[in-house]
Amino acid sequence: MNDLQKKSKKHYIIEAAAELFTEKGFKASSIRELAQRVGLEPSSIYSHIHSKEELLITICTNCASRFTEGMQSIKSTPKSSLEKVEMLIGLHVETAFEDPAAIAVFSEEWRHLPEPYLTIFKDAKKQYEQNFRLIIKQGMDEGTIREMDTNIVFNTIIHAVRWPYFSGKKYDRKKISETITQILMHGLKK
Amino acid sequence: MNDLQKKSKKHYIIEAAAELFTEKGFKASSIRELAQRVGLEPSSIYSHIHSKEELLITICTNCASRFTEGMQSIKSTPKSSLEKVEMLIGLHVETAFEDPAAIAVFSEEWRHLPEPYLTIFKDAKKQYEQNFRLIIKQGMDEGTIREMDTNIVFNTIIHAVRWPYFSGKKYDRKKISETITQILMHGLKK
DNA sequence: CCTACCGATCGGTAGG
DNA sequence: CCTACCGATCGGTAGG
Repeated sequence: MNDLQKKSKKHYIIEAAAELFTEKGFKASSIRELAQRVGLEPSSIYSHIHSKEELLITICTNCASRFTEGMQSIKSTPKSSLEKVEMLIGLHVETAFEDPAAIAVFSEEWRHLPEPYLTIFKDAKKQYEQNFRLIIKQGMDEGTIREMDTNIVFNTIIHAVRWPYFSGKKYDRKKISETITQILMHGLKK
Repeated sequence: MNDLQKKSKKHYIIEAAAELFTEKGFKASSIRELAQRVGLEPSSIYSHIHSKEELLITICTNCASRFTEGMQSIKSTPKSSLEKVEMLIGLHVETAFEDPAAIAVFSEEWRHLPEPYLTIFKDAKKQYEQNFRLIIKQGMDEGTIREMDTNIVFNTIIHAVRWPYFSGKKYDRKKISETITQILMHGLKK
């Protein structure tokens, strides 16, 4: 097997792991079951990965990058803060549709990351949240968002947007995105 | 030790379990650590409970009752559907404040319930969701809630409301409740 | 990539 | 409520 095949097989294992972790949670997922799903003996998995935790690290790190990059891009966009909030809502919903299983694991299993990845993850999360809250605050200062506690607003948005990765149906992606945006933007606007 | 003391000790163990499960997740929580937290040897826990799973069953069942009862009460209230939705939002936020750890476990660890409790739980959940969606639909029919996909609206609300059990700070309970309600109700109203 | 295997940890029990 | 212990399962390794 050449490097390309090896890489794609690893990728395949990571995808299967994301699905397994989504279904059962990280701790309740065994390498034995993962092996069975990808058609290998349990020990053979270790020809492709170093540890079960590496799978979680890979999944969480990849997803974190997407959000960090998305935030950077939105931050530097020449738009109003209100529009930026709308773009952030879109970022979460669209990303959830692109890779539902990975985003589910990233959202719900990150606390099982081993150190030092857990600390790095938490720092990135904190950074992201601060950026998000700042944009919300700016919207209030610009007079387009009603005056409310920034942290409460942030938490409400971030959770309202944390579910489309369950509902896999492709056909109503657009409708889901539009409706969530509609509810939240109407809820925030002055 | 008399029955009353035994009951309260069991209650104490359940509370400690709710906190442990909230922190680490059900699968990653060990009876050994729970025992340490309540000041017992691991095996002594079993003088008070039958199994680790029993703890999860108790926590989830208790919380489920609160929501089922809350729903029944709100359903039969002589108010508009819009007001009922507002009451449901309140039910979730207030309940989260009353018993944050239990509600966190109920919300995030129920999938680890053993059968037949898992099936019972899922059925109750389905029932609750149908009632919730019906009230939303009635609000649209009454012309007070904008026409949107009922299921998407439901999911957005239910997730927007699924976080106050983290933020333990008692002093801004009222503000959290009011702000979430404000955002969502503004988001739904025609 | 497989066979064979290991040490650690787990939930739980026996017996007092 | 404790001491002592057990079988099951886990992540992972050795060696080919």
